[in-house]
Amino acid sequence: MFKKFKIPDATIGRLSLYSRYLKEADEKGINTVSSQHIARATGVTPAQVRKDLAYFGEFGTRGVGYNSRELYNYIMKILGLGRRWPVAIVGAGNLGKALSQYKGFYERGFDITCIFDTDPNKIGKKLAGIEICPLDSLKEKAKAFNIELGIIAVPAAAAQDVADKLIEAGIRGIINFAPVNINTGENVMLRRVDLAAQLEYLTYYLEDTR
Amino acid sequence: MFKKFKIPDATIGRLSLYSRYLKEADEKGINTVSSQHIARATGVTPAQVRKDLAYFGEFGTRGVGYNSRELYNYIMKILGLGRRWPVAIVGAGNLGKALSQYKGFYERGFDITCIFDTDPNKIGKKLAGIEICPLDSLKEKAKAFNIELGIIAVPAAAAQDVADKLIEAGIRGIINFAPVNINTGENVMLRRVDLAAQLEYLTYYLEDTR
DNA sequence: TAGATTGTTAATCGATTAACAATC
DNA sequence: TAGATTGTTAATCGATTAACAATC
Repeated sequence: MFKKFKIPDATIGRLSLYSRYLKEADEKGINTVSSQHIARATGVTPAQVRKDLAYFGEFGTRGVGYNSRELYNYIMKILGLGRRWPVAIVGAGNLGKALSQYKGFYERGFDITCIFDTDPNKIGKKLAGIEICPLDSLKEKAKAFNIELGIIAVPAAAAQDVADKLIEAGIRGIINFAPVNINTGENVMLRRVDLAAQLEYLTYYLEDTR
Repeated sequence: MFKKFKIPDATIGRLSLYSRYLKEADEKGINTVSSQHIARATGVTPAQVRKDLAYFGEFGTRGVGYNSRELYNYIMKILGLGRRWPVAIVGAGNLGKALSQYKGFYERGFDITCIFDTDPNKIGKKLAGIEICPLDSLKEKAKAFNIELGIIAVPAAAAQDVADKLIEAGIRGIINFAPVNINTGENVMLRRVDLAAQLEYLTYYLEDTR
């Protein structure tokens, strides 16, 4: 599984940023851009841009550059964004609520389709127009809506259990917002996002450097 | 500025995770842990754990291991978390709202002290008990509350402008949630967090690998 | 002392950058 | 053709891992 040849993790993140710039350029009527244009707009080197693209093919014209719209479409396809993806969020607390309402997901092709929780006080209520469902119904809903992506937005102590249930329900990609390492098997893609740790990168450097 | 010697970026993120495990271990009454324990709990190799710690000093006892509470305290100090940090959020939309209520920040020593927006309909209202203030009052409030950290939670188009205002107000560390590259000077630490891109790491791998 | 685990060095691995031939 | 920019290779840089001496 995951047979795509090995490319640097960071390349994916940069492709995402390139694509956003290309969309903007296209909308502004800029048809052709060079690796240098992309690089300046996204804060990387031109060599990096070309190298990132080279993993996937030849998209430009020597001496000329890249067609903005075409390259945008290529990158979206590479990222798997040639279609929309239904997503399940587990945890209807502050973070789950926030993520379910976040427009940035929708804009990139992600539809928050289901929200799950175990708290009887929350079940049945709605978030961003989506009903909060009992965690027990996860498998059933995942099948019904063809959900392959899950977001874990529960406390650290519950994260592994939720992950197990997501996998059991057939989810193949998980983002874990709980500040704890969780285990998924070989066949499930996992990423951890630690919001507090992001601030800690800053405080590490700011501590006594005044 | 930022004179601390160069360590891998990823080391900081791992230290954060180690510290959470150590806190838990200490609370469970586990006084001594080895690099192998830490490694297993956090999903890295024991060599990685020891190397990460070695950047900052010698915290263990050969043949024995590390004292959980002591190492926890050391790491918190290293990360700059020996004190609490006031934080400003700019943007009172869904994401800003979410982040202002997110308990994970408080638990790691961050206090969301001010929220700013330009929308007159939002100004004056409260989020998580904190009044939404006009962006114009940023400098004044930052001074009053000694705020050095800022979170950008506005649309991409407004992000650079907000960054400029944060810097002008004396903020020294910025997290940018807008999906766009922004420029800060030499003296400001910057990190970008792209929530949608996190899902794109998954879709890249899941695309047609069924 | 024997067993265990750290701290550190050297080897390996992987990602970024510089340089340049290919080619529009 | 001259100028520009890509795609790609080789060189550099940096991070991870393996191995082991130090030492409890």
